[in-house]
Amino acid sequence: MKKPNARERILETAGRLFFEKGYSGVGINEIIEKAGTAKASFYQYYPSKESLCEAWLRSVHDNSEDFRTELLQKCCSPVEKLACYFDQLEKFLISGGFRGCPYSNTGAVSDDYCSGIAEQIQSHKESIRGFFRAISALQFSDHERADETGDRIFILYSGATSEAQNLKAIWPVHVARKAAVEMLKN
Amino acid sequence: MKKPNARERILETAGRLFFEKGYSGVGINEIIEKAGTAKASFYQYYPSKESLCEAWLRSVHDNSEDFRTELLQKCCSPVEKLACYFDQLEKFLISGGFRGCPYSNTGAVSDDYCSGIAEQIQSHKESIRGFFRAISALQFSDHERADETGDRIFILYSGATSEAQNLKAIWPVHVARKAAVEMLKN
Amino acid sequence: MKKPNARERILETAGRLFFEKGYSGVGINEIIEKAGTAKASFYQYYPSKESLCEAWLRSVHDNSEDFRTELLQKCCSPVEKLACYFDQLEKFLISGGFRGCPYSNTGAVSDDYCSGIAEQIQSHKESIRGFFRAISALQFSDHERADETGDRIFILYSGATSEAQNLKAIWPVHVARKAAVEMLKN
Amino acid sequence: MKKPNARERILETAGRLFFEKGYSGVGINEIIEKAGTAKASFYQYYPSKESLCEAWLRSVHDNSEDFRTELLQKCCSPVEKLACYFDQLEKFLISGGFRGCPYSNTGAVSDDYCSGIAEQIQSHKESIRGFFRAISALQFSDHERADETGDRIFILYSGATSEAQNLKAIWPVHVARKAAVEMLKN
DNA sequence: CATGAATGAGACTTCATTCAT
DNA sequence: AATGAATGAAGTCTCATTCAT
Repeated sequence: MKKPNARERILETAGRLFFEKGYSGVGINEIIEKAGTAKASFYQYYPSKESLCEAWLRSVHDNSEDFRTELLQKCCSPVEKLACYFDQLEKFLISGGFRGCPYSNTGAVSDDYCSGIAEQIQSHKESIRGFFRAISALQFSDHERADETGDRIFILYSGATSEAQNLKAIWPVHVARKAAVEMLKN
Repeated sequence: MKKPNARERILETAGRLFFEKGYSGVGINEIIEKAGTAKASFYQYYPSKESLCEAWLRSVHDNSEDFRTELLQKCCSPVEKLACYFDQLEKFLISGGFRGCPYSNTGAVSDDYCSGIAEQIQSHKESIRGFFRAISALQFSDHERADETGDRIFILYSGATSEAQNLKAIWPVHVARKAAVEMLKN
Repeated sequence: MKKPNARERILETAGRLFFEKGYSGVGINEIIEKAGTAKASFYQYYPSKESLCEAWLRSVHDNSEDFRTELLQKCCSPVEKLACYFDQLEKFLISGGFRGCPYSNTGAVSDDYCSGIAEQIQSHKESIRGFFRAISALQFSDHERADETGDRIFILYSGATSEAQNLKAIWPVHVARKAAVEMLKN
Repeated sequence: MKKPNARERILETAGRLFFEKGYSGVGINEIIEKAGTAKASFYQYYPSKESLCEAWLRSVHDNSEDFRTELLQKCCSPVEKLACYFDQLEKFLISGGFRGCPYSNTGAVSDDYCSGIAEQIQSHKESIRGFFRAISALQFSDHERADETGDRIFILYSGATSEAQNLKAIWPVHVARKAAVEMLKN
């Protein structure tokens, strides 16, 4: 019984499982079973579980970045951009069962400082930080202030995501959204 | 080779390891080996790995709460209390190698909604949230405003902890601290 | 279903299998199945397959050395000792299906220079060499000659064992025996 | 990147690897990777790993036999022929890192009595044995004595090769050479 | 002639847990 | 109260081989 596109099916399945149960909570066996692949097919495409995780994080990052790039280019005010982002975050958290940030969750488990995973986490987070700074820069001409505000919003965003996960509640996002918008409006 | 307080030694050892490597990254074997206990002794005190984790989280919570209670009773201004808390957070993160919040990290791995672990995470987080609300209440007579500000600071605190872990950097704590203090000062 | 003496059963079973099929031809699964043990029981006693192999080689060496020690102390002439050793070798090879020397066979597969296996192979072989030198020393007062003759007999012994295995025939042992005895007699 | 003679490249690569790491220590994947071939190309030329091993042993045998045939025809005394052979053995073992005899090593792993590999091992060994008998026959007119001496030298040769491998030392070859020459000289 | 994709079986190892003493 | 021995299930990864193109 041969099935094509094993690679893609593996990545999709693993992505879903990693997100739902965390990197350490998912085994290769479960992945290949649910993807309908043979074990050796898995290792043909991904030399290790870790490398699969990296591929997953990369794809998550790409989607995330596309969304943010689009949002920045969208014809609307900085405040609207910010609000839109938090609204999207709310939708994401609710639809995903309050599982939080894939990057933070993965980092909580695989803390090998030198691994490609750790690198990806950092660069993704810096990318989000840059996004908030960019929005801020649209609002404030003072560079320092723009950066400071962007960083603050970044922290709010992160805390909201984390605590929505911990408390299985959406209010942290609402609180963060309101505070962030106020910061941007002055 | 005297071995007093096997129970305590297990808890201490497990706590250290859970914190350093995450709940899922530590095995029973490693715990009992480093604690110098027999396996059966372990299961005499803790019926399962999960229950040991709960005991650890409980002890972490108790220490944390003691510190916060003391801080609230301390003879100083609300702003000083807040600053002191963030300073303590900074010390903790740096000395612990930026391993973040034990509760959030554990929650990222064990997402069983019904388990005692999930309950503890939630109640711990609510306890911290209450602490920030309490500080806020010392500053603002308007209850709603006090709660709103407390919640915002709570989100900042959480985001700072999380991103310090992800980025292996202390700046998120500095940013959060400054923002929190401003919020409290108005 | 608990069974006692797992450790011993594992060693015996593995010894038999390693001897029959070679180190690389035997898997943990086969060993534990034929030993009637659980896999985890195996790893409780032997941290790795390699360590089990070392334990096996050690036991083989101990038996071998006991036999040689006895033989040296036995009240008979050097030539008789030598003949007796080759007769024993013949019996061993025939009863074992011409599987040759456990040490040489293992060395043909695991040639990690630094491993404990390699060390054991060398020390075992040196021990045999010492045995032949000791027999020689009983015959020749000239030390140099005794050593040289011992070494030659050692080489004959090794070649006989190896070629009996390769050719599935006993004549190499007969040839070696005759040559060795002549060397010793002068 | 031209890739001529895939078949030959596979054979060369496999030969090198089989020799260095033993038959069981080399996988198809490693072979085709280092040979720069596709997996299916491999199975086009060699229906199985075992058949590749046979091809390798055959080529080794051919080289070996060519050398011995030449040596027999060379214009020099039997003793010189013999010495030359042992000198060649010494060079081979040293340059090859004391990996011993490809045939004996393979036989230590694949003990399927009916396989083509076992047949090749036996015929190769008989061929070497015949070579030493032939040298002996040049020296001794008595057929029986010639055969007996040839067989003894064969055993010495085998033991020297084996123990040089086990002990990672060249002295067994020197000892065997000296003994063999003496035997031939009488 | 050559190949990339897929595979079932099995490799070695560790998991959290329970048993009899 | 404490322990060493045993366990089933699952972990990640590799094996030699075959298929469709």
